[in-house]
Parts: sequence; C-alpha cells; structure tokens
Amino acid sequence: MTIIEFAKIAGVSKSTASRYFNNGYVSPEACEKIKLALEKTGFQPHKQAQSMRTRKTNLIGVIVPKISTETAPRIVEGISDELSIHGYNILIANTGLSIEKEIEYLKIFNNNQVDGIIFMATKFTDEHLKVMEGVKVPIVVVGQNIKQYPSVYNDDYNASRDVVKYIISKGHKDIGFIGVYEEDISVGLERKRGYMDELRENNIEIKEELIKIGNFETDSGYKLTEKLMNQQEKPSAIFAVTDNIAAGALKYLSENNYRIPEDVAIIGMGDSRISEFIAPKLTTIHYHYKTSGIEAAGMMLELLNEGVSSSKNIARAQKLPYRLVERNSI
Amino acid sequence: MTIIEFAKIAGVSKSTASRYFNNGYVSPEACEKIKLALEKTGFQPHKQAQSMRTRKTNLIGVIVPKISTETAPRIVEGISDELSIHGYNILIANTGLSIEKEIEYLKIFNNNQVDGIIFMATKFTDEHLKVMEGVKVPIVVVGQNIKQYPSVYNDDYNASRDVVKYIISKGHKDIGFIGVYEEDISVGLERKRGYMDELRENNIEIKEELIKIGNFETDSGYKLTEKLMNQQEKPSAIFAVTDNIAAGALKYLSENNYRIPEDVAIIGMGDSRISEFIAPKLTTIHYHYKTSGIEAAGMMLELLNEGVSSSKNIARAQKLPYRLVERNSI
DNA sequence: TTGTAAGCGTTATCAC
DNA sequence: GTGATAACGCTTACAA
Repeated sequence: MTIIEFAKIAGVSKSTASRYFNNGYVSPEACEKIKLALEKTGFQPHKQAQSMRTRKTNLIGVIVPKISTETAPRIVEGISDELSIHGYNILIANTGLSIEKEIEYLKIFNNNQVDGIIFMATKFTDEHLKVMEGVKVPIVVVGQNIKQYPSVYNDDYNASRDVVKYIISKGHKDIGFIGVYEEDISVGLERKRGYMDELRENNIEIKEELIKIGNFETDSGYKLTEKLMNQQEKPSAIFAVTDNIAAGALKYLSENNYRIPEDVAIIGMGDSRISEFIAPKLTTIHYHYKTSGIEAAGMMLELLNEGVSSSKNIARAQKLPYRLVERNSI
Repeated sequence: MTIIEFAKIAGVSKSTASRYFNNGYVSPEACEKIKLALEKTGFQPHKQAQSMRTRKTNLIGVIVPKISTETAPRIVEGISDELSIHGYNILIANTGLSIEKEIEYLKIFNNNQVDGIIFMATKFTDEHLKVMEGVKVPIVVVGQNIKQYPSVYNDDYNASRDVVKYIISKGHKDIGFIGVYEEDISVGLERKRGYMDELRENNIEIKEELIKIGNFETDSGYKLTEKLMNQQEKPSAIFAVTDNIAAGALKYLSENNYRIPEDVAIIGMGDSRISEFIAPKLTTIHYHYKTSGIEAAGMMLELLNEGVSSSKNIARAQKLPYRLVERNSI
C-alpha cells in the first residue's frame, strides 16, 4: 500500500497524509480521519522512498574491528541505545581487523547509505585518513584519539601512569611491561608511554630488557612472561596492558610455581570478566566502554544536528575517566 | 553526482551506464568509456534510489536480545561474515531483552527497510508469533527451535542428556539442577527436559528439592547453590545450565570450603571464557555459536534466492552439534 | 547493443 | 489548511 491509496481510504489528499506523518499542519478533522484509517490499514510510509526524497536515511554506520570480543559489544550497545532513542538504527560492519575491509566499508557507507559513521579504530594508517577525507558524512572515532576527527577515547596514558604509580607504591622497582604493537595507539602506544614516563618521573631506570611487545592473545602474555622470567634481569612485578595478556602471564607463573603476588605481582587493564574469576583475582583498570559508546553516539547526534557534512578537522575530543580496581594480584 | 551526469561524462546514455552496474549487455567500447569515467569521477550509484526501484535493500535486520554478552556477538559475527560475502549488510537491533522492543523492531524492519530478518530469540510469546505473521519478509530464528519458522539452534536437549549421562557415569545419583525460567525454550525448557529424561532412563528418582530455577546471573547460581547445600536433600553433583551459573555455584562452594570435585562436582554448559580460568577448570558443553550465525545467514540467503516473501510454516530446521569439554570440576 | 520513457513512493513547492 | 504537481536517482520494458 502506498500513501496514495492510504490517503484515499482516509479521505484526504496524499499531501495531507504526508504532512500528518511529518508533523505538518493538519486540521483536527483530517487528523481524526487519518488516525482511523491508520488503525484500519496499519499503513507505514516506505522508508526507502522517504529517504530518497529527504536525503536522510536515519542510519548510522558502525565500523567494528571485531565484534566477538568483550569490549566491542559494550561500545556497540552504548551506541545503539543512545541512537535508537533518537530514531536512528545502526548498520554494523565487522571488519575482522582487516584494514582493507575497514577502508572498503568506509567507502560503502559513504555511498548515501548512512547519515554518519562511527569508527571503532584500532590501528590507524595514512590510508585511513585519505579515505576518510573523501567521506561526505560526519565521522566520529571511538577508542582512539585521532586529532583530525572528533574522538571518544579512554584516558590510557594516565591510567597507565596510575598503574605504574600504584605498583611503585607497593615497593617495586623492577617492573616488567608486556605490551602490544604501537600501531594501536591506545593500547600499544599510550599505555607504553605512560609506563615509561611514570618510571622516569620516579627516577627508576628504564630497562629495555623488561619491556616485551607481543599481541592481544593470552598466549602472548604466557610466552613473554616466560622470556621475562628466564633472563638475567627479572621483574618483581609485571604490568600487562590487557587482562587477557595478564591472564597469560598468570598462567605461566602459576605453572612454574611462582607465588602471586609474593614472588611476582601482576596488574592488568580493562577489567575483563575473567579478571574476577582467575586466582588470584586480578588488580586492573576499569574502563566505561558502554559509556564511550553513548558518548560517541551523542557526539554524532550533535554533528548531525549542526548539519555538518564532514567532520574533518572538527576538534572535539571526549576523554573518559577510569578507575583502578584493587584485587589480589599485587 | 547522478548517473545522468556520469553517463554524460562517460559519453554513453544513462541506461548503458546503469546496465554496466547491473551486469547487463554493454559493448566493450562502452565498457571502456565507463571504466575511464569511473576512475575520473569515482561515481557510485545512489543506494536508496536503487533499492526504491528494485525493491531490494541488501540489508538484513538482526534482532539481538543483548549484544553485550559472550554468545550474541559470536552469532552476529557468523551472520555478518556470511552475509557480507553475498553483498548484504546487517542492521542491528539491540532490544535489551525487552519483548516490547523486539516486537517494535519486528514492525520497524517490516517497513520496507530490510530484505529479511534474523531473529535471535530467547523468550518466545504468542504476541511474537502474531506480529511475525504480519511480516512480509523471510524470518530465520536462531537460538531457539520455533516450529513455525526456519530455525537454527543448538541441540540443547541431547547435550543436556549427555551431561547428565556423564555425571551418572562418574557415580553420582544425587544430581542437583540449577536452571532458568522455561519461557526460554533452549536454556530453560530443553535443558531441563534433558535432565529429567536422562534421570528417568537411568531409573534415578527425580527429587523436586534438587531442582532450582533462577535467572542467568552468576549470583543466581550462588544463591541457589546455597539453598541446595542447606537442605535435607543435598546433591553430590550440580548441573548448572550455563557456565555463568556454574561459576556462581563454584563460588559458593569454595567460599564454604567444599572441595571440588571431591565433595561436590559441578558441570556447566556453553564453554564460556571464564570456564577455563576459574579453579578448578569447568567441565562444560561447547557450542558452535559462530557457526550457528553462519548457518542462519545461509538459510536466509536460500530463502531470499527462492524468492519467498514470508517464511511462516517453512519448516526448515538446523540442529547444531555440540561437544563435551572435560576439565577438572567433576 | 543502445536510447527513450515510464515509473518506484515519497516530500516540497506553490497556488488556492 | 489543503491539494495538485514536480522532483529525488535509479532501473527496465520497449522500441530502435
């Protein structure tokens, strides 16, 4: 059924019917007639035709590196909750950590499909930036602080410093660091920067041997801890940049009869679900992932309201707070 | 830029340009001209206009009860991966377990927004069924076996029987059961049915006192285990219908100095990530969630190819296999 | 193989 | 306040 047939049934012109659906002026009598017809027919305007005419899709594209993780769905939930309140739906692109796919989706979404794009970035390359420049709808970046675009991100640098500060306050000086590749700005770069700066500020020598870089897998934490514990320079505490990595570290240490935290202390980041279930319970940093989704959505809504077509060089950054969760691994 | 301008630049008619994008017959020369213009302009056809004309959106709506869980994102990932191969994108509706929202989205999606709906159901009411009948695009249900619609689901009944069989094989007769409300067909109803039937088949008396029903929270497992252990009739083994609940049970037991599995054995279901990290490691059932997403997407693709407009009464069911993961809690 | 022309269902413009 | 009419950008008979 089209709006023409519907208007006929209601006994009004299609323009009046259209106005009714778009908050235009309609007389009380016409209103009544339309409501009646609505009950009878259950008519709903054709979305595609609407958005063809109005040039609005009420869709926001969300590019996710990997949806099947613990953090991504929480961010997505925040985005979805906030946007749905304002009548938007979300189109999800799960890129499986592939940069090519991220760029492909940036292009696909650009093609009149969505009113805006929320980009959950991990690695961030020049090619990303180049493609993003060509995008004709606002982009909000979540999870990384990109200067060129509005961003919502966790305060990784200070969280990391606080972790190290806390470790030092417990009397440690030989603090091992297990991180990830620096292409990941938040987890790889910022958290490492926090570690180094805090050591420096406390006049603790930075020993390259105590710094190991791997990937996000639990196994990476396991293997790098093995390396750490089998070298000349051994740590008395290990700072793992994610709980997952910390869990790997913990596994290696328990298997090799180190007592935690007496022999080696461990601290993670992210407050992953497992951190409460492993023994000993993991001291970690709690981030507000769902909140960051809500914030990113809110930022998008603002941009949309302001009618911006490209959010390039719109410097708007939202840095989210964190909380140290003291448990038993240190 | 519209296809008209683009065609002009390419030096062909707009129909030829359109045919080029839709695999119609185009002469090699015209092909060349279009390719050249494509490089120059980067033109992409307007999606909304296309789907208005073709009545195809290449969008599949996915209704998810709660995206921020461990299982839902894996199913979504499977769906997304499979559909994106075939040129479809997914529209996500996160309903937050609200039946009203589920029904609302069923209606919204029905409104010419998507070519099909994949419905991750938990509870399932008559109202769902009524609304689903009015839906004009194919629906595939994932996670529950609904007779009226094509479904992809886990073999909960037999998995549950296998769990109980396994517990019995370890010499237990007093087997406690911690389940959830039966409106959840898979987890609530089928897993309980498996428990009862297997006991019956082994001529073990079913004691109502040993059966406790709560919700999906860890805390529910904790409290119901407390009840179980403080009554006349105590279990020597506890079957929790999810790992989460099992983790709660385990927590209560450790806190109260029961040895696991010597004093009380525990077994869960779902092979959640925590099951490998808690002590002792949890014996459980492994399901293939991502696969079920892939299967559901495949089923949708089939229906779409067959051109069905409503999948009501299309009895197509895909029951997925499972695997018992033996660890140390029994 | 190509071009012409007629819609797809809606909203915006403009007289009334 | 209301109703005709012209777009929005595309695909697809149909005729050439």
